[in-house]
Amino acid sequence: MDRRQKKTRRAVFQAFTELLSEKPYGSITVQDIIDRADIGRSTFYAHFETKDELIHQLCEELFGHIIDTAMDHTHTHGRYSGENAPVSVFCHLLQHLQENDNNILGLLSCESNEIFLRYFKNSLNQLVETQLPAADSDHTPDIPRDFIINHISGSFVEMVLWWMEGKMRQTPDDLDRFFRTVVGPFLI
Amino acid sequence: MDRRQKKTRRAVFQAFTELLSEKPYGSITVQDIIDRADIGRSTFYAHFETKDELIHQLCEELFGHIIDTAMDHTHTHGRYSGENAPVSVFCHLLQHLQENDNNILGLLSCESNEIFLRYFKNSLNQLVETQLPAADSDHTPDIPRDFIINHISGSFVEMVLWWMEGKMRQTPDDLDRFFRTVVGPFLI
DNA sequence: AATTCTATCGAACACTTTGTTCTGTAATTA
DNA sequence: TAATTACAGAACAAAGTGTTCGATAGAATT
Repeated sequence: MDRRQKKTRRAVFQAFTELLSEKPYGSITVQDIIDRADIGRSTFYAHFETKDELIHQLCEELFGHIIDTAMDHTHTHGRYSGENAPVSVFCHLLQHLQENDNNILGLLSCESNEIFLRYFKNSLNQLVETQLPAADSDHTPDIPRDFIINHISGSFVEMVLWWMEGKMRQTPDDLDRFFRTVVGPFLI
Repeated sequence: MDRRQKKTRRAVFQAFTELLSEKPYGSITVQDIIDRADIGRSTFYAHFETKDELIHQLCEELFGHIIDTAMDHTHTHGRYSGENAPVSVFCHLLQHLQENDNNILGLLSCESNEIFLRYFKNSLNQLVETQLPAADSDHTPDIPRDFIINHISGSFVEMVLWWMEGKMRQTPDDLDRFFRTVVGPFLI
């Protein structure tokens, strides 16, 4: 990929995430973005068909990366396995979010976070899928597997949102304990 | 309130909900709304400062009503009380959603549902608050009460979304059973 | 080094949307 | 009946959209 393309792409992503922390998605215009990124109008449209595609590509980059990281952790440390797990993949994920490499939490907490949340949750579904025992356990008689997956990843997302709204006063370890308490029975 | 005002207001809400089922919130223009509602441009702005205020007022009406209904049910039938509850307030709420008085489910499932979801969840928080035992139970040692409330209402919302995405193949009774299984321990 | 691609710039463009302001008209209220 | 209030419809400036074009600079190829 051409250096110039990368540079433009980085500038747009940077400008866009900055703007997202300042005002809601709906009121961010292409004009705002190209002003902030300091690129030409035609250049923007050469890269992105529309504003929606921009946020789409941004999500792919951000969440693709964090889920890859979590998957790696699973392969290294094995599946979530109750109390004696060294560091659960969920705790690891929380730590990663807290370190805030790409300001992901900032994006989740911005006004128009629904797009990010959807990506986040879809990514988590993949992760949870790998964490769940193959067959339905005794804990979930007659309950569809995908309901459980949805419940677990949904609970994780809700927890993260709750965490952020409360100024992130808890440690990832605290949250991991909370999370084990409410959904643990379905993971083990 | 003037008849004419009510009529205009109804027409706008109707047009707006119709449009929401056809395309995402972001691409609905004031022009679309006034064309569909067949009102003058100045009339719209006499009622609503902006499009955001319109959706705000619509949410107030819709979710205010369903939560009032659920609260009534609680006062009549008592709190959620495990297996021997006649019809849990959550089951009752699901039935109400299914009957679809004001096409609430249609709004939740539309592309730009995040605004409705937020209202829905906030309303549920109030409801869950009344359902939860006053003190933390043995099931939730050292876990903040508002975490539990958030977890429960979040799980309910996620369940409803899962229900809709799967074409609502389950009955409210099924869902109520699923719901009891995953969050029941914290409600009883 | 010279040449060919290719990304960007910047300006211009027709078009849509926005929110405001105006006048005349019809419905409601006193 | 008279005064008030809500609406329709038109016009308006301002801002945003998405496209096109020729010029310029950087990258790649020979």
